Amino acid sequence: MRPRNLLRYAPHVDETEKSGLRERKKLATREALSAAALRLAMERGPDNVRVDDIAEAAGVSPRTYNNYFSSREQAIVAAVAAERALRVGAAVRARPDDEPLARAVVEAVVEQYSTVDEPGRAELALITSAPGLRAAFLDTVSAVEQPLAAAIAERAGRDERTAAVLAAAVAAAARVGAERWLRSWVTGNALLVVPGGSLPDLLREALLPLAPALDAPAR
Amino acid sequence: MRPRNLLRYAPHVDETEKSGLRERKKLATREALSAAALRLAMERGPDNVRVDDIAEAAGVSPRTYNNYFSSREQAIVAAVAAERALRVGAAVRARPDDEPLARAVVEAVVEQYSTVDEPGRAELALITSAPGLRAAFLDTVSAVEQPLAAAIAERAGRDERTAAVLAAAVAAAARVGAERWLRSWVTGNALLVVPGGSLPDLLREALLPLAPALDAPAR
DNA sequence: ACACAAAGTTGCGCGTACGCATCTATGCGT
DNA sequence: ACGCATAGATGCGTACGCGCAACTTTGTGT
Repeated sequence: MRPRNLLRYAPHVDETEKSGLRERKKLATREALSAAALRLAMERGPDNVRVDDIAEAAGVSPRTYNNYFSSREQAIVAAVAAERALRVGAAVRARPDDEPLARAVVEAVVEQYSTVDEPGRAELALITSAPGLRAAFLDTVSAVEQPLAAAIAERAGRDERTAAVLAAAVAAAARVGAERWLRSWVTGNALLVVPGGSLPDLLREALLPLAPALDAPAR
Repeated sequence: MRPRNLLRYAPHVDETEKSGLRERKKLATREALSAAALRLAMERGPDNVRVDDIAEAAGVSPRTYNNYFSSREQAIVAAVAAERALRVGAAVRARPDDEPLARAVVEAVVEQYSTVDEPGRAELALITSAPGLRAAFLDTVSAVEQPLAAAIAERAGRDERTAAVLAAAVAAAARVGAERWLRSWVTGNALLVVPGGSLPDLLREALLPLAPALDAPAR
């Protein structure tokens, strides 16, 4: 099945730190690949990029490319989305302990995407214009689920199973927020820049309805 | 991207009713395909079924097969999952108006999956044993999102945007429940039949944490 | 330092996904 | 009943995803 599903990049976010030569090379290869993918997509348009081109630009075999990314879209999006979603767990843990869960989660999620707008407008335009890339970006957002589940479970008062459900709900809501953000892009191509609102604002709005569930007393 | 994503079968559930010859043929072909896919998968095992075999068994060209299903897994799962998920909207509307939203939604969702266990144990075993099929089945569950969003929006006190978020959250939670159910199958292959609980029970449990959000007063 | 185990890379081959151009069946207006 | 507009079916060609089986590089114990 193609949509072949979920993103599973790296087991640990801080792979950079584990300074084995092996790990560093791996990371470098991944970055080279996604960077090449993004650059080529920008130059030629997303549909005129062959997998072989990306591999060649990164100096590896096409087969190796597939060991890192299971689709062209993933490779391209990875350069922009990176492991933002994976850092959410840490962000939640960094919030003050006495803060209500709902607020902690919302802020943690929003935090990850508050710098998305500025750096590369052109790249974003690219992603928003190609349906495949949009889908890939949304999958990226959904990747918050697992780290988030762990972080929520750590906070007192909720068993793991409840935490998993809440994390899934949050991920889904965040996806909806991101969807709306993307939608606002496509329609207003040249006229309105950000008709629907900024990504952080839309994320907040989407997460709001879940607050009662997050802050509900543990049973 | 592979997992290529969401299921978009038919725009309307009651296509059966719109008795144009065209529509009926279309539906028939779809069913012939998914039935053939399921049967062949049962006989030979999921990995020994080629797309060409399915197409031949259904009496259409391989290319036509791809006009209906974008992956082998989808075709196989469709026979079991069918449009269960799509009926959720109607199920919600069928609940008494004065019932709290949380209860209405939970019951509507559970209702759709309460007859899954008995009819074809063998088929379910098939689905549970093949990773690709499991993923496809879970995608099926996620298809509740859109019909559910519409149904929730219709109930008083919630704007469309909130409804969309809640529907997404419910779909995600249902997916988690289904995931747990599947997990319980794989581990206990011959010994325990349903170690983790029945699908309806697991769905209820997974949806429970969202109740506060669903029943929260409209803002 | 050395050799062995573990992890990563590469080429190959099969089956799949899907755009495009063409042909056929259906539905609808007259 | 007739013919045109259109949806659907089919074939073809290209690119992709990924399992498998070598081969190469990095990590580790002695």
